[in-house]
Amino acid sequence: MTVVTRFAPSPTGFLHIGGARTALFNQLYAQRYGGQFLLRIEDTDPARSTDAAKRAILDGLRWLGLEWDGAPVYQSDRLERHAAVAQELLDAGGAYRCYCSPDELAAMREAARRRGSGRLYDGTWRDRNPAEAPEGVAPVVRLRAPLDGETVVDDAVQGRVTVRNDQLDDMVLLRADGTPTYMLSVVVDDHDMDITHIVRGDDHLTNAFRQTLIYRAMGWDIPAFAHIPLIHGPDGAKLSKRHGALGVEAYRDMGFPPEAVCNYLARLGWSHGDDEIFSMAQAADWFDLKDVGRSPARFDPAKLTSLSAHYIREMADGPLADMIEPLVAGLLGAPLSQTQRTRLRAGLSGLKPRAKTLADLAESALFYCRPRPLAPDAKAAKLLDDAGKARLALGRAAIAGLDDWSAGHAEAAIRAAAESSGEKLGSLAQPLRAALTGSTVSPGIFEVLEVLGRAESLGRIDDSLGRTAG
RNA sequence: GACCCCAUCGUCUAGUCAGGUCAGGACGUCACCCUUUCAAGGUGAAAACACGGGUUCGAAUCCCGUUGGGGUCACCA
Repeated sequence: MTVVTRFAPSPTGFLHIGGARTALFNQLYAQRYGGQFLLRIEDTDPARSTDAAKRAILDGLRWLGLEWDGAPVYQSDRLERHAAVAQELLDAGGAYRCYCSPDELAAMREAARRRGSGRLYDGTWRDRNPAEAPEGVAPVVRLRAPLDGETVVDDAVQGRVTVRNDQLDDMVLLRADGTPTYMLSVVVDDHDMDITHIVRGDDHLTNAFRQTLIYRAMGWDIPAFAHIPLIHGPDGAKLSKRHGALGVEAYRDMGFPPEAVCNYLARLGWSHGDDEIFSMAQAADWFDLKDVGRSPARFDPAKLTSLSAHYIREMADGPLADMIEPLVAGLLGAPLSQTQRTRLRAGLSGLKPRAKTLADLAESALFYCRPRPLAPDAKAAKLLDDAGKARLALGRAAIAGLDDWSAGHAEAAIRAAAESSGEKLGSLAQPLRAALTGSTVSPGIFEVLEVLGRAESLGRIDDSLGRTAG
């Protein structure tokens, strides 16, 4: 049997971080078993299902590299099919029409709740003669669910979960306006799409029982279920807006590389021994449902950040430079010149180990691209007092005549100057740093010197010294 | 409230299914080393089997209970 999994989000305006993990697990499982990973957009609620909301889902998935097989299925295209299945059920006696008013239903729920019963609908129209139907009331179609016995879901993650059928009521399949409910649509679509494994959040676990009943009523094969624990916020409750960013695009905008997000998400609730850092290709070789935990995991931005820093360090300079150039240009307010681009690229190796996110990296690279004269920040300005300028002049004298403008030679020259003047290396290096970068924090100052080049370096030093001539 | 699920360092987790090394790793925290700043890197430290009963020579691991946390209870998805 070929494995077919699916991700079936409803459009909410963004790809939820938890949804992204669900999608990832589905894809990983399909890849592991050489199967297919399909995408279905559950857009039957017109209020939510704007084009922008649908696009946000696709964009989020693509950004993470979660490519699906085939064209996405839009549930809204399949309404007639859903209604037809309801009609089949009606014809076969597996479903019936119910004419209860909203008020009656509310009263039933109230009564059920007082009784402590799980069955919210009391079955009023289950066996009632349709001839007694009130005039002018459009009925809903309900499933004729079993009254006794129990329903079992053999879940690949949760294990065997059993519920008494008296906890399940006759759910609505078709609304009064003839549109299908979620419960019906999901089952029909999953069946028609030949889904073999339904991997989704465990907030759907109770739905699995109701859906099982529909599969049975239609005589369809029941797919394997795997209900993965939800991602919780730091306070232990289901991740929601009050916990901060929910959409993956927010993490993209904060500058987290997609590799880091995937790696982090893969490790939330799933593990392969002590492996922490791995590619999704590697994960696809390892992934199995039996290694998914049953307890919910809390979202930890600190760990995501450390993964982000790791992947940035590992990235090759070329692609990285291309990635952050637009960010730097944005901060600068102008496109980069060839010189700026070259410096950016050359400076990356020293910048990379200092960045947590791509946004950090772009910001830290800014000083390489800023035009003279630099405006030093407060701490840097303090380093450039008269005493600092004197030491800066000392440093300038040591390197100005260098034939070979490389980090190694600059370092040798400055060290020698420090020694002969009785200064510590740091007291020469810090004013130099302030002059060259406008900051007290930067990559190794000799490397900065080399990346900036002779003319720019000397120019920046002279700006700080207050000289006009280079 | 009813039904269902869950429980190892602050967090993610290995170990649980087939009971038996000082309960391992990672993130975070702290210390030290490296060092021209800040990072990165290296070394080390503190840090957990929720509780109570069983079963057993032996329990993080199996069973029961308690407590705690979570999810679901629509003509939303």
